[in-house]
Amino acid sequence: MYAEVIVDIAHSDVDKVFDYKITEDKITLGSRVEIPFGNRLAEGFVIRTKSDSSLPSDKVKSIIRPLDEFPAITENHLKLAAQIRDEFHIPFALALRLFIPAELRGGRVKERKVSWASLAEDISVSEMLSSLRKGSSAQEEIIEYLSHEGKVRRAELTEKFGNSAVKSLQSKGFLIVTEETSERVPYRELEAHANEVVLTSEQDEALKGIQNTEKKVSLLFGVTGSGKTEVYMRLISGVLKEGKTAIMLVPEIALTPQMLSRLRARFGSNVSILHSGLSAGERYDEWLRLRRGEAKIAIGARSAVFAPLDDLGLIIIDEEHDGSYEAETAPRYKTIDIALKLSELYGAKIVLGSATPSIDTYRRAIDGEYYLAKLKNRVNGKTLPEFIVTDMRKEVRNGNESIFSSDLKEELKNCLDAGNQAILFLNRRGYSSQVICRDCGFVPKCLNCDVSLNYHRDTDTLKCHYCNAQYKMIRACTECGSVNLSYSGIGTQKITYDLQKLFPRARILRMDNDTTHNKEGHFKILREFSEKKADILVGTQMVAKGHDFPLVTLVGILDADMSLYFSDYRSGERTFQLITQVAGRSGRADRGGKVVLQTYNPQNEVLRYALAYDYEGFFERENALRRSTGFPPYSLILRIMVESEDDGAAMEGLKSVYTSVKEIYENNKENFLFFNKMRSPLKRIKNKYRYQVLMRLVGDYDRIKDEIYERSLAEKTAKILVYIEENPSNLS
DNA sequence: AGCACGCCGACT
DNA sequence: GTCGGCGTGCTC
Repeated sequence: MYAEVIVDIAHSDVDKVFDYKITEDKITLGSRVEIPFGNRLAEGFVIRTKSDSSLPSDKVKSIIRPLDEFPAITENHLKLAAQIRDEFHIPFALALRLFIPAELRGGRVKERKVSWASLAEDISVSEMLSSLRKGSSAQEEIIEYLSHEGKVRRAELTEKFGNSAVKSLQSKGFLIVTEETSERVPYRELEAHANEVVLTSEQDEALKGIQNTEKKVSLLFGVTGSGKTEVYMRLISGVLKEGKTAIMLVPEIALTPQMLSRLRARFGSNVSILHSGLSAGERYDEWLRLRRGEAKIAIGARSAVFAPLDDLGLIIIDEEHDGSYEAETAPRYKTIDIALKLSELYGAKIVLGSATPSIDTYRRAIDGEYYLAKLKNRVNGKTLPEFIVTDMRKEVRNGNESIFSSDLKEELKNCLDAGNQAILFLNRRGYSSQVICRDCGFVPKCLNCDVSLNYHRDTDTLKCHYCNAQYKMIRACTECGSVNLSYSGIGTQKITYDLQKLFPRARILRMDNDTTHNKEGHFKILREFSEKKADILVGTQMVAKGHDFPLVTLVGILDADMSLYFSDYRSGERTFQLITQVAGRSGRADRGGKVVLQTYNPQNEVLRYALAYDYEGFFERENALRRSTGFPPYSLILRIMVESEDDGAAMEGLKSVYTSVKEIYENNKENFLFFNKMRSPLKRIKNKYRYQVLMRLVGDYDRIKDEIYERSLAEKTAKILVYIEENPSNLS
């Protein structure tokens, strides 16, 4: 017998089928195998078995051994991987990797080793440089680079300067390579607490409706606090009874302890949690339990849609509007599309849940493509929190220059006096954002990314949010020497600082990307807050999502307008969602709830719909707007990115991509609403210059889209990176 | 991805 | 001539 093997190397040169002889019966479809490849060993996936090979038999080598006790990838998942390969134009190996935990590759589960490179210390840099042959430019550059950088990842050097040069230096003894293990993150067990719940009639109706509909996809549209989770759990129970399995997806951030413990309580060890916060070993174990059929429910963020489950009966996507369901790196899949393909393969039902569905989803629901189930009331008849709108322009006129309006201060005081908790929401991070010179207007920018740097008070440094570079804080303007520097903008740190001065005895927790750098940070902060170890939680987007804190009676939205000013066609949708979600954190128990919304623009239509909890009204407005302006879902935005470390090469690349795609445009003008090439708004990120071809497609564009993919990706070279984004969530 | 192979330019 | 750097092509 022969096996068709995909070598587990994500490179287009080896992205083809290699035939090997099968030596053991255990090796079948979906097995991972060790194979001789060239003059070394490699890992590969068996994607087909056959009785003979078209190659001369002396060319065909034998598989050395199977790598696992069982085929790592199921037959259906092999099919799905092939679809993903075709759709996203990525090497097959990369598509297959989606279905197995990283721990499985490159040997057994063990500590991850990273190779670091630094210059030898017993030889001086000048000695090294002078002993090199002339013209060894790459090696010279490496020595220069390392003499500044010290220790860097070996992979970084080969990427920048090529493997030959690195190896040469290594063999000369100029370059010292050491291996270090990267540490594991321990995982803490959650206590499971059960709660017997009787369904409200609304919940019951939604449940039965979803179970009985013939439609593949249902939208569970329920206001915050309306008990969607309970409906999900009943749906899961239902498919388990049929002997099928279920996947439940939650936004990255909303893997809250509460939800996990509820599911644990209901389903016990039948639940498997796929979460990046688990240690490598634990993640592997959880995956294995699913693969062996010991657990039938997979819960996790986006990537859990690839859980190794057979007989899939249900896929739940909670908070379906959330941005984390779109992958940011290749393959840039949208989770719903993967779910639809799985549904095709298994006949599984898909349930989307949200209080603020995306415009696209809701349109499909009212068009009848999706089944629509509504939960209009909070469970136990609790009312939605009351909004208090403060006009910040008036506050400034009345001499209040602080971040907090007088309304907010008063409500905070009342809330704390009553022994309740409050959440303050802000749409930024850091102590303050840009530093600007008041005399000459100079703004410090990142040397790699061409974006303004952000000041961080705790470390007294300037940081780039795109590449994480750190710079020393400047005391005087680099351009004109003036010390009249202004820190514009506010961040959570500044708010926490000012808040503490206002309420010296309040215990304040801060949650943003800075305080929660390690993955367990979210859990820890949320747990502390829910155990009432703090009175006020200050944070960015991540405090808005899905959490259930019964003691919170006040939510302050400090800069409600902020997200309206992004130059993005979805900014209205985002703002509506954010306000509704964050307001929904208030008044979840019997204590009532209030929301103070601070804005410079109280007349804004989007805000007014959000204040009235009028999703349908907002949808009508937004939908009409999208239709008349020709934005998604009434068009498809394609953005072809062309990137290179060499600006000239990037420009050349852009030109060839543009000329190539322009032919398609010329022949199908009626399908294009917009077509142009330009520099990207962020013209340099991580030392790569970035250009783009931007277009909007309408009508019957499937064939045109494929053609655009083909023609533009053909321009990819070693120096020039080309990739395509569909309806990108930001255009920076 | 990683390795051999072969061309080319610099040095003895 | 010969040695090493660096681009190219191949792996069942």
